[in-house]
Amino acid sequence: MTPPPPILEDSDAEALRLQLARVFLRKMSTHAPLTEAEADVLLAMPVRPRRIAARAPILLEGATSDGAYVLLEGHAYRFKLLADGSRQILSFHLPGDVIDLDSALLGVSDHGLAALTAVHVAQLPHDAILAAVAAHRGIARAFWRETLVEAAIFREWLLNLGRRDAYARVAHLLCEMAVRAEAAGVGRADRFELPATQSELADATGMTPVHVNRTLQRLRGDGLVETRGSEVRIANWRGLVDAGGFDPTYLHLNAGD
Amino acid sequence: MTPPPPILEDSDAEALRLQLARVFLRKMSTHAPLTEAEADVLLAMPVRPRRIAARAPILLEGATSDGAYVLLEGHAYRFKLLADGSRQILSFHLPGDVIDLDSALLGVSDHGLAALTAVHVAQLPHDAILAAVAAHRGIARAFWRETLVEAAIFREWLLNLGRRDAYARVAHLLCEMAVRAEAAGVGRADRFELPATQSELADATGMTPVHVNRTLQRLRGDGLVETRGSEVRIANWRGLVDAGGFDPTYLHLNAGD
DNA sequence: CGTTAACTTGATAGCATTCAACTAGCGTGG
DNA sequence: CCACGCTAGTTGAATGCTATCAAGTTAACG
Repeated sequence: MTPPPPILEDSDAEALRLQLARVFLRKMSTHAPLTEAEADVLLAMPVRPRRIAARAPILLEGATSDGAYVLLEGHAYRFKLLADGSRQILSFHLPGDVIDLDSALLGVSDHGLAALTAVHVAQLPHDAILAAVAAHRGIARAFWRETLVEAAIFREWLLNLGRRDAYARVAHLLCEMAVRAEAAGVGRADRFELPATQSELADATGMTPVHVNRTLQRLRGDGLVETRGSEVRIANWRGLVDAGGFDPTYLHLNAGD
Repeated sequence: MTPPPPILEDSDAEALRLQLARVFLRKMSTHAPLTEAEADVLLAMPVRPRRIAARAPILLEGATSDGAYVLLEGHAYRFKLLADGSRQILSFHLPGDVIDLDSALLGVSDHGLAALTAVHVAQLPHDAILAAVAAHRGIARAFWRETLVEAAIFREWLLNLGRRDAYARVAHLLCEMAVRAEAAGVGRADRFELPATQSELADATGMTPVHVNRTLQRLRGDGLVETRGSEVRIANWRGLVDAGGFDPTYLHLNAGD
């Protein structure tokens, strides 16, 4: 069934474990208090590391996989395609996110997964996930809560696409990515990397690239944000929050709420 | 902590248990094979029954609750509001759906919950859910998978709102509700109840009531659907599927995929 | 320094919204 | 029993936000 994990130099294996601890354990701990034994179980999982080039697919819609991906480095996104070729980006992902957890219980993937930048992922075999979940309630809670928070983010995006205009949509997306970047430890709320092209931002916000461009110009002109390459600097947090109607409750960043 | 369940006549309690078995157990069993012991645990949960009038709120955004609701009879929906009063409906719910599962691990609700018709729900206390999940892996899988499928539906709705035009959006929604009604055992794929006003359909599809009206007229004119009151009859399933670009994979109705 | 992708700009077109009436259905009460 | 009043549904005209089309500009990179 599961192909054996590739052979790693001891030093590589050690580096991978450290990265898992720093990125993955950190994220899981925000969901549920983990006992030391549970943390050890997570770190001892037989992960398969994999590097993917920027813009390359990680998993295609309709495919099955035998493991879920933990994003260790880089940015990734999930998407769906329409028959006419148009694309909807469903979510952006930062280090620590478990991206393909659906596949653990759902079989055929109903969406695609791709790298935004060069990406380093670790694949957790489904059987290892299910075994860990069955044996440890803290791990079960953490995975379940990861799914619940993800669903909450989808709900907020539904509101964004369904009821906010272009200006608010882009502002809201920037607010979310700012807060999540800081929470993931890969940036600050007022200065972070968002390595998405305007086309990709368009596919995330249900707009066209041209209109994303004009909208960003307005946001810059209004003194709310500045961009330099893929770096976003938020010049007026309060103004951006107002513009986007942003309320971070739905991110459920505190284990309690 | 948890207020005691209201006193029930034995016959009422018995009726409630039967309904739970028919509706809730049925749904949970589609997610994971449950042992007899697990089924018993689910049915023995200390549920609080509650009846809500049509259009009445069940749970408001920002509220906390001490239990999740299983929908036993009637239709419900979840929604978010914007400061300007506009509303986005996030999902429609049919009997068997566990509607407020988020609250079990997330604390403050990030969205509202309301009845579409007169509704009969059973509230499962969070501590009972968490205890059952911790003790029984089949139950844990079933709840987790319910959340995963729900997230998959949100993703499809994102595609709907972000990348489909009005005609396809409405067609897609009707396809989804047809398939789900049949799966829930409350209708057939070609004839089912959708007790939503055109305003509510508009809030679900990110449109205005006026445009929903015109779009439904086109769908009727094209011979795809007929409506009589809140009953939807699908006159040309194939045509509606094409119009909406509907592919039921994302509903994950088969435990395997 | 040529080539390509990303970004920017302007003009035009169109889908959906907004505004404003009007009709139909239905429960309630005089 | 029918008028009343409310809600849902329908229709028409005008506006507007966003898409589309088409070029031009900048930036990244080998």
